[in-house]
Amino acid sequence: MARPAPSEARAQESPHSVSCRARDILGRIGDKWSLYVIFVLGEQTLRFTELKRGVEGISQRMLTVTLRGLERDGIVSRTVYPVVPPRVEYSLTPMGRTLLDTVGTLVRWADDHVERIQHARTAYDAREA
Amino acid sequence: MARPAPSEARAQESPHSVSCRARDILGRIGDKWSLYVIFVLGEQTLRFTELKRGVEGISQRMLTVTLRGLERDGIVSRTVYPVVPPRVEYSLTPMGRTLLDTVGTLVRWADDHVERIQHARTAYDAREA
DNA sequence: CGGAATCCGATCTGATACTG
DNA sequence: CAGTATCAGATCGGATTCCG
Repeated sequence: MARPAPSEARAQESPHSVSCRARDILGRIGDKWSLYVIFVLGEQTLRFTELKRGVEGISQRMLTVTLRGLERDGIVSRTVYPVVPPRVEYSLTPMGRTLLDTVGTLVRWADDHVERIQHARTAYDAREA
Repeated sequence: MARPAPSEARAQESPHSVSCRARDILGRIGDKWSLYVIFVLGEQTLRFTELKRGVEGISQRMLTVTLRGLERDGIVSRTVYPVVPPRVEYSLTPMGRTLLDTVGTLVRWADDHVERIQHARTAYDAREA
């Protein structure tokens, strides 16, 4: 398993350059629903419907799409049990679990700053009007 | 300055619930370009054009839109100097700076996992085809 | 239960042109 | 320099329907 030499090289050529492929990945994991799904999943293993209940406000379509994307990127693993009715379980892969701390921090940041940001928005909008 | 009691309450009712307003905020800061702009800005103060050069691949329009959003949310501050030609400087607000560690970690994670994710995608697509 | 497929309005985004 | 305005193509995302 090639563990590529991390951000050392990048850090030397330019202090803050990001490859366009990294941007692509940021787009995926930065997605509102992806963050939310990773956060809710945590260390657990959940079925589709359980996830849907956990990720409040997500539509079935978006949950499907989001999970497919995360699975494709190797962040979420999907296990299908060949029974009737179908049983499908989702959990984070080891790689996905390495995101957990950061995502948790981000989600908690958002939650902790709801009021201040709401306030900032109101102030900004008032200034514009 | 009201420093609202953080995630304690939330953590007790349900282990992983996120308010819909927090989701809204996640949507903003999780945005690919927002993350990127925050990352590039860092502790610096940069002009519009400098930012545009730093955030590789962003269009002028998206930089404008992104900055407006971040400014509205109180994450970025915008200073206009009434000179000709115009001079506008952007920097993170104190609140924005509290995001820096997390955003940096996320961006570096993406950068460090480009290869593995690319590989996972190829494997996934091959399985499907 | 866990989707896939389709439709369709809403939103996003790049390109281009113009401006104080 | 630092935008705004506008338009057209692309994408998103919810609602609905159907299926093994």
